[in-house]
Amino acid sequence: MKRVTIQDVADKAEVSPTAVSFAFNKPDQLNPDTVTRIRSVAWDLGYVPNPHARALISRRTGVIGVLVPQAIAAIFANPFFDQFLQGVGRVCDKHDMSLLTISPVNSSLDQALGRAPVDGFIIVGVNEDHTEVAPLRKRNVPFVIVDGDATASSSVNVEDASGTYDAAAHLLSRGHRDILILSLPQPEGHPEDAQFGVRARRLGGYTRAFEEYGVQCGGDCIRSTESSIRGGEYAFDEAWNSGARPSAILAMSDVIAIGAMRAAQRRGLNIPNDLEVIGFDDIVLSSLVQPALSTVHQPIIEKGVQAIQLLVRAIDDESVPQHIMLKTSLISRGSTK
Amino acid sequence: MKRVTIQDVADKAEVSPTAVSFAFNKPDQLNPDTVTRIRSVAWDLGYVPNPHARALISRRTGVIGVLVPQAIAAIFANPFFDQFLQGVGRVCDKHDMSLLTISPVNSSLDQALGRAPVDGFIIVGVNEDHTEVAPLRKRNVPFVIVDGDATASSSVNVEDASGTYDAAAHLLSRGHRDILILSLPQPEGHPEDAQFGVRARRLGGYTRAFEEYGVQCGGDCIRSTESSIRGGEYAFDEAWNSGARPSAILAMSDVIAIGAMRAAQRRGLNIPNDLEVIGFDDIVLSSLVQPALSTVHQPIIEKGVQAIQLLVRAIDDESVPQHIMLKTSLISRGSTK
DNA sequence: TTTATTATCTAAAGGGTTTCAGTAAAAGCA
DNA sequence: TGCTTTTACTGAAACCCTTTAGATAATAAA
Repeated sequence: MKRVTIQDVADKAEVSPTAVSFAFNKPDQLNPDTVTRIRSVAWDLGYVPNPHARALISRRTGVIGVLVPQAIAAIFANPFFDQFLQGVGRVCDKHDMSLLTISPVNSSLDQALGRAPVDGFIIVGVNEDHTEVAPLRKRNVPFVIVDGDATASSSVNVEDASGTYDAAAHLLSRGHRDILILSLPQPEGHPEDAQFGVRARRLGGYTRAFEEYGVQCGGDCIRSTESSIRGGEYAFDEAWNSGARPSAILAMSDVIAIGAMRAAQRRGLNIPNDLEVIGFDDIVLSSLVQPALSTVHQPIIEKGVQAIQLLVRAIDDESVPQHIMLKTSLISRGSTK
Repeated sequence: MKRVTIQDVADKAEVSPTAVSFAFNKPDQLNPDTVTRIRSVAWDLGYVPNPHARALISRRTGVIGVLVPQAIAAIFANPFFDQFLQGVGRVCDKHDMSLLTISPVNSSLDQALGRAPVDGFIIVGVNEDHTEVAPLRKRNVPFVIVDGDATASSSVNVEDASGTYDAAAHLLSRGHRDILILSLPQPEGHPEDAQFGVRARRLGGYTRAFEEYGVQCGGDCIRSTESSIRGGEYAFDEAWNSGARPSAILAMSDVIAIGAMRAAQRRGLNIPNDLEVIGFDDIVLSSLVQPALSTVHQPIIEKGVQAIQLLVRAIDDESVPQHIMLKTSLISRGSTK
């Protein structure tokens, strides 16, 4: 059982392969009758152009790659990414493109980027000058950086630092002095990212507020954990078990915050009376939990939309890199007083 | 700015293109020194094999296509699919494959399937004999049907009918006689699917229970709506506005159920005292809402895992089609008494 | 010394499509 | 009638890689 090729159609329709190609792609180059004949033969034979061959020459696949430095399963388990992809998907739908989720977990980032049959990448949470992203520019694959630093390529970011500053200031101004910070995990293996990236920027906002209010925060008050409900639960339990009795929590993501709330509630704490909690992201879930989570809103869907619009533009013409910065804002709900 | 090809590397390393290929793919065919030399030249030049050319000849891309008859944005907005993709992703991660989300919304299903550069498809919610799926078998692309009827190809399904039967029977046995059924939307445009597919099977379970309990249910008690929280809210409001005052709701998906609960609560109804609700799916969200949603559990992640395992097997060898049927079970939570 | 074997490398043949330059015939024009 | 233009179609090259079947030289075996 062999695949039907353009040659098979050409033979049966008694024309050249070129004519078959024209029949589909440039019908005005051919006699209308011939076009119909070729098309009908193609249909009978069940011919569909080989996407690889087509991509090889036309240099277009209609596929956008989204690369996140996490396992694929973890990506879809993360409400933030589900919403981000929703934004990306919206524009994909409009342009009739598909969306490839790529993970560099097993193979190296480099390999993952090289093997992917895509027209361009959206790279989330990795900086432009990352050792394995840089080679991308050597080839001719356009990409957009999201939640990471970039100058030579386009990027989309949100005001992480001012968002977290607002959150911390909100708690500090109302007298909280014993605040537990639940942080995103340290980007491992790439020390160059440690002082940049989302984690560092958000941390910067917290610490600036702490400094302004003259509040000391040794390493003790910061705990890094996986960005998931489980991660939040775990981190709170760990802190509690080692004697921490915070009056408030600042979490770098909503899922962490929700996990921490759960763990706290399980220990009989009342939120917000015994413990106030502020997250970051404003995922859909945050307004559905009990109590609803106060959080730093970032326009997640918009982030996705902007990223892919930038990318589509970069694919079409070779436009200048743009850097988009989206606003964040503190939203008060039930988890704060 | 041209892309670096295998020829460029060959020239610079003063070997044949074949040698370059061997250096990466079959290093034992070459002198170890040569391998290192070629690799280092390749690295300097920033060479990465063209994925399209590679796919064209090796007939492998390392990409799995997931096709759902919805817009991509809608897929990611649907917690069921997020969880399903999580299952699929788990196995993708293990095999170092990527996951392509394809939507037939603009182009035809046929076109979407034809253009996708994948090794195989997971097709959700469309039957094998669908007019535009059938051609797939003419080509040599393996696929697995999920939530749809199939005989010649592998499939993964859950016991939809017995699940919904249990749910309906649970309510009927406890005296409910005025039950509103909130259904998934009719698959449009393809009348052949109307009497099969998930919707029909789940409906079959409900109606069998209704018949057994001798309860009449005209078309009035069934409302079809989009599977989303909004869809559920809308459907409940519509029913209410046209005079319906059900004592219980059976929803074909959790998001619909959650939407209906919200709309009911907004009208001052107490759940479960004034209105009992049972959903279908058991998404993560269902145990987090207030009250927690009673529902028919289906193993969503497992569904994804099974589907891709079947597909991987079909890609590797040409194994016989298998049909997997997973169990469902009724879970009682706060939305029923 | 001759033959068989191994190590190392290469030429050439695809893989399926599109594009470019061109040909032959038909049509238009004077 | 002779010339140019248009129409309808084709051949060959290009896209870039992998693979198979050898070629060559060096080594081992007879």
